[in-house]
Formats: sequence, C-alpha cells, structure tokens
Amino acid sequence: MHDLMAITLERLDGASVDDRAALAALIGDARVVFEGRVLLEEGSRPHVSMILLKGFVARASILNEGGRQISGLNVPGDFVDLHSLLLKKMDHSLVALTDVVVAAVSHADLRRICEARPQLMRALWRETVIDGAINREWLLALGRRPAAERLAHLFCELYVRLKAVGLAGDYRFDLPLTQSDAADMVGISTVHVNRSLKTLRQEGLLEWKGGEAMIHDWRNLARIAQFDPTYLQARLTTSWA
Amino acid sequence: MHDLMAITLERLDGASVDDRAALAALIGDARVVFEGRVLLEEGSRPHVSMILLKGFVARASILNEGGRQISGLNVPGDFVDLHSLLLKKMDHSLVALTDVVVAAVSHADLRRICEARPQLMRALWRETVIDGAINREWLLALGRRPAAERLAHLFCELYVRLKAVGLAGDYRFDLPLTQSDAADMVGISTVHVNRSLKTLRQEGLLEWKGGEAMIHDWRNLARIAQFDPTYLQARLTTSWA
DNA sequence: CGTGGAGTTGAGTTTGGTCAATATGCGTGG
DNA sequence: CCACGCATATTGACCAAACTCAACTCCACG
Repeated sequence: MHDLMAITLERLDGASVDDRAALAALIGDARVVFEGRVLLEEGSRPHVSMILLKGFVARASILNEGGRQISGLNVPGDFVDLHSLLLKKMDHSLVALTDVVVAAVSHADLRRICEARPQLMRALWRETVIDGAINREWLLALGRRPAAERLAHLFCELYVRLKAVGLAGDYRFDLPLTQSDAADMVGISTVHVNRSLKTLRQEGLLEWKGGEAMIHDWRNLARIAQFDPTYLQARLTTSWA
Repeated sequence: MHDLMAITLERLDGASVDDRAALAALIGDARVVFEGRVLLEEGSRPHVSMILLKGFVARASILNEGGRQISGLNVPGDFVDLHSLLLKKMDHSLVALTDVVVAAVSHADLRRICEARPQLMRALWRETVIDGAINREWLLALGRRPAAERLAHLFCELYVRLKAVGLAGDYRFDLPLTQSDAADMVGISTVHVNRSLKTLRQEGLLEWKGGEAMIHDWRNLARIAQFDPTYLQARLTTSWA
C-alpha cells in the first residue's frame, strides 16, 4: 500500500524529485471507507482530494427513475477527484464499490504547491486529462459498441490499468465487484451483463467469478473489444518536454 | 468574431488581466477550415492548440465497422484541444462539422506562459476539467437515457452553451448540422434521430429545421431531459479562491 | 439449516437498428 | 427559369439487441 503511494507520485510525469517529495509531504493519513459508503456526495463542495490506495471507487450519478450510471472507475494509485480542486461543486458522487483506503490532500495545500511548482501542477493537470481520455473511450463504447464488446473493453482496460500499478499480472486480477456494478459502468441491465459474460465465457475469452477476473485469450478479447491501449499508456510513457 | 476571442479569454477564471493579455498575444491568425475537413487526425502529434471562433468542431472516433462516435462538440469560444498540450498523441480526430474559423496557439508558447503564470495555467486546466464534466454528462445520457431524452438533453446543453457566448437567445440558435451528426453524438442511428425528433416536435418541445433550432417549451424539454445546467454554469460562475 | 445477496435462466416485451423506398430542398448547368 | 442530381430528411416494414419480470440456484454467513 505504501508502494502505491510511491507509484502514484512516480507517474506524475515531468515533476521533479523535489516536487514529488513536496507533494508527498502534504498527503494526510490513510483512512478506510467501507463498501457502499459515499466518499463525496453529489452537490457537496469538497475541500480535499484523495489518493486511492486500495479498493475501487466509482463516480456515480443517480437518475430520477432510480437508475445509476457509473461515469468512471478509479483503481489504486489514482488521484480520485483532482478535478474537484477546479470545480467547486460535485456534479456526481464518489462511491466506494469495495472497502477502500484513501489518503487525503487538502485543496488549500494543493493550491499552494501548484502555484509554487508549475511542473507539478502540470503533472496533476495531466492526470485529469488522462481521466478525460478514459472517459472518451467509455463514451465511445456506450455509443457504438454492443454489450459484450463493452464488457470486453472494460476488462481489457482494467487489466492494463491494474497491471500498471502491480495489481494484475499473468492475465488475472482481483475484481471484487458485482455484475450490477459492471452493468452501471457499461450502461446495460444486470441481467444482460450476466448473459453477455456467459457469451464471453463460452467463447473462452475470460472468466469472472469469486471476485477474480481471468483473461483466457487476451488477443481475441482485445480484438473484439477493439482495444487500443494508447489512451492509457499515455499515463506511462508520454513526457512533457 | 473578435468578440468571441474576448469571451474565450474572459472566462479564463482566475487569470489576471495581465495573464489574459499575455495569452492573447500568443494567439495566431485566424484560419478557415471547410466543412468535413479534419483539423487534427487521430494518431497525430499536434504542436498547437486552437481557439474556435466560428462553427462547430467535433471530436470523433471511427470504429472498425465504419461507425462514428462523436465524443465531444466544441462551440465558438471553446479551446478545442487544450488537452493535446498534455497528451502528445491524438486518440481521436477533430473534424469540422461546418465551415469553421480557428486561431492557433503553439504548444511551445503555451508551455512557456504556463510556467510563468500559474494563475493562467490553472485557468486553462480548469477549461479541460469542465470539458470532462460535459463528457461525464454525455456518458450518463448514453448509458441511461432513451433516445428522445438524449436529444432533448443535447439541445438543452447547446442552448445554454451557445447563449453563454452570445450565439443563442430567445430560445433559438443556429445549428447547421445534419441529423447524422446528431446521431453520432447521442449514439443512435440516423433514422432513429429522425423519429425521436418527430416525437419531440409533436410534443411541442422543439423544432430543428433549416439549420436552426427552436425550443418551444424549455421547461418541459429540460424536465424530460433531466437537464441540470450545474455542470456547465461552472464555466461561468465558479472561481478559484 | 435458513436467510439474504448475488448470479443464472426463461418468456415475453420494448426500444432501437437495418434496409429500402420516397420526399424535400438546394445548387448547378443548360 | 427550369430540369437534374445530390444530399438530407422522412417513413414503413421488418429484425435484432436489450429490457423487464419472475423464478430459481448458489453460496457465504450466522
């Protein structure tokens, strides 16, 4: 878990060792939030941002009719709500999909350090821009891909993202979420998630049970999902200068 | 059109008069791009960002099977691809949906000015974060709203955004796009756009013909779309400090 | 054991997609 | 000014994907 803090800082591309150390000094104590709890309520005006050290956090919006759409998923190593530094009022909620460990950084501190360290500010900016790229990819999936392919794409993305923080490997990773969570991410019904997963399973592409995902046939899974990790690798490879 | 440049600078919240002037000095000559042309190709590595002064630009991704999804729409007054400053490689294309006028700012200049003027950098960061908020709202629509409501939401959003830059008023605005463009924004087929528009028209909510949109019943349109402009007004009202 | 939450499955319905025909509107060349 | 041709809009008939409702299974946990 301490590793994860290091990884989070590590990938702040373009920030100096000094910058990272300064930011690290601002990070508060880790806090546990239990599954199902809301970290930040829609409409609230947070004064801290958080680094996710363990578990999964979703940005969720509730529709009037009771439906829920998850517009983003954070994995350990992510800054979960950097954008709230710039946008005062939350336009969605942050929900713990599993038991979760987060460490807070106050906005006041962030503002100070950003003004003093442009390289660091730019690195944080970049994090939010990458979130945006992931978002666009989800949008693309929701708009133009059938259910099974959306799920396939989600598993591809999660594998790459989790692998990048050492939480996946050998084509497997822990994913202790429900099918209903997945449904709210890919914009289909729970029942249809179930059926689509069955298809993927029968095609020998992947399995997801007992909270663990196993990708049996990466090549074909990525193919049907038209998964191109460019939008994610940005997080690992691109540099400013 | 000169107004629009001013508006673009104006809404850089938190930037000083000095900051704005410095940025203004970096803006290159306006350039016309004709309808259908690609401003930035997916996979390219742009070295400029652009301010949109006239017309509509879409961020579009093409699927293997020939489908297209528009993951964002820019209106006059928008910075169209600020994020490319942080992410070297375009993961989607920028397409002119109408004849368009843009003014470029080089990334090199932007980087320089950002390092020198943290307030300005933060304001630009904020622009990209607002783009992200709009994106989430679209995601929500694609995931959980039926076709007619998606369109209703799109019209509500466009009205508010265009009004903010003086290009709408009295519940009407120019929208010289095709139904096919709309289809690619809301993730349904062209035919279904047509049918859904018919429904909205018959319910007396709006009309869209001859390139002009007229909202006849804002209250009910916003109601069925569950349109809450908070995510947009951020662009006008929130401040940093 | 029994209870509750999640997963699975079937039956029937709804929404939206596809294909194809027709209509409308506008710009160009005669 | 008119006829033609192209692009867009509109409509109908049919099809497919996904949804809803409801039953039933499978576990984990007390």
